[in-house]
Amino acid sequence: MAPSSKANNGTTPNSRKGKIEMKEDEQRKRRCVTFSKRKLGLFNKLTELSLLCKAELALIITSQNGKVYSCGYPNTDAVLHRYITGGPSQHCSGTSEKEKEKEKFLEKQRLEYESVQDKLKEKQKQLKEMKGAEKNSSCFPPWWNLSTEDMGLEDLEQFKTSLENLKVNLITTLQEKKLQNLH
Amino acid sequence: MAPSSKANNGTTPNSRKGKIEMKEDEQRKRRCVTFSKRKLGLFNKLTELSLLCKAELALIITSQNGKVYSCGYPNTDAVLHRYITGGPSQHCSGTSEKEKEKEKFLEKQRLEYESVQDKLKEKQKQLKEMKGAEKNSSCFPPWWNLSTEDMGLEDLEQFKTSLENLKVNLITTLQEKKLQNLH
DNA sequence: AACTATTTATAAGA
DNA sequence: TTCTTATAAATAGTT
Repeated sequence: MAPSSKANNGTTPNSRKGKIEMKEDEQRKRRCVTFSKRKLGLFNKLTELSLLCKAELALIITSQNGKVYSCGYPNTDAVLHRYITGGPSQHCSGTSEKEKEKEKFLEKQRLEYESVQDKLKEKQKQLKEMKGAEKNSSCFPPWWNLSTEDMGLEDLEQFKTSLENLKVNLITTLQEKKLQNLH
Repeated sequence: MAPSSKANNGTTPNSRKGKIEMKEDEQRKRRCVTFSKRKLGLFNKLTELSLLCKAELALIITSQNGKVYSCGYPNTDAVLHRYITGGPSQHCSGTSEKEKEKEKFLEKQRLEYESVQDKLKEKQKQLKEMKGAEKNSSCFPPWWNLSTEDMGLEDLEQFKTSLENLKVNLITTLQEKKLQNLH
């Protein structure tokens, strides 16, 4: 009698189908999100590896929907060309002016990256040592000498954080350049 | 006068150089290890992504030493060919009998992977619920009903672990097949 | 897009 | 090289 009864009559068989469809639909959607997230993570990892180890690489990836993405250093096509023609020895390089610009930029980024890495490690080491020293001198409680050593420690923490950000920014910058070249 | 004085005279300038060389050497070595580890991690991630999202992909990596590694699903060369000829729509497929065998195997793995994923999620959900229920019924302390529900919980934990192992094994199997095709 | 709980990857050392 | 382990990063689920 209530309006809901009519609705129920109509929806009980349909709602099952609807639920199943919705479930599949949600799964598909979730899968797309997963793909995007992981693809980004993968690109970042590739970028970092190429900077860190001077590795040359090319990745082509096609989504389930047939969209093609690519990521390559120093130059996707050059790496592919070398792979296809089977020459494992020579260094990859692009042919156009634009590509050579990109490679120069890349090399600059690599140097900066290595420099940041080194500084970061150094600072982390310092931090560790300071924290260790703090523990050992526990007869003088940590809050006793706030004005000197702990300031230094805070500074280090902050510097470390800013270095980490810089490192991430380097990767992100490259990534953005890459994303502009999407297919 | 002591023997060390002679040694010191000889080594003070050399030890610096030696230390620097050693440091660089160690860094190079460490870089190689990093490359290997990360490459493996990357291959695993790619493999999982292709299974999880039905993505088709190809990765070429060249180490600093000029060694070339590749990883591709369902078929490295087919993916590359499609990329180069610019056809983004059609599904990749190999041409030889061997490649078709591989693709069949891959599809079987995908189905198994999805099945394991689903079971794993289900079990994790069950586990969570059981643990939650245990907390809520805290008026009857957990150690009170050890013989029934907790046994079930242990079973679930164990089953979950075995599923996780199975999942890893699936990836590893593919990875080994891949490593046999190394350049 | 941002957050967080959790899982996973990684570096360093054995 | 392989294993271990502490630490750092990535990810899924959620908002």
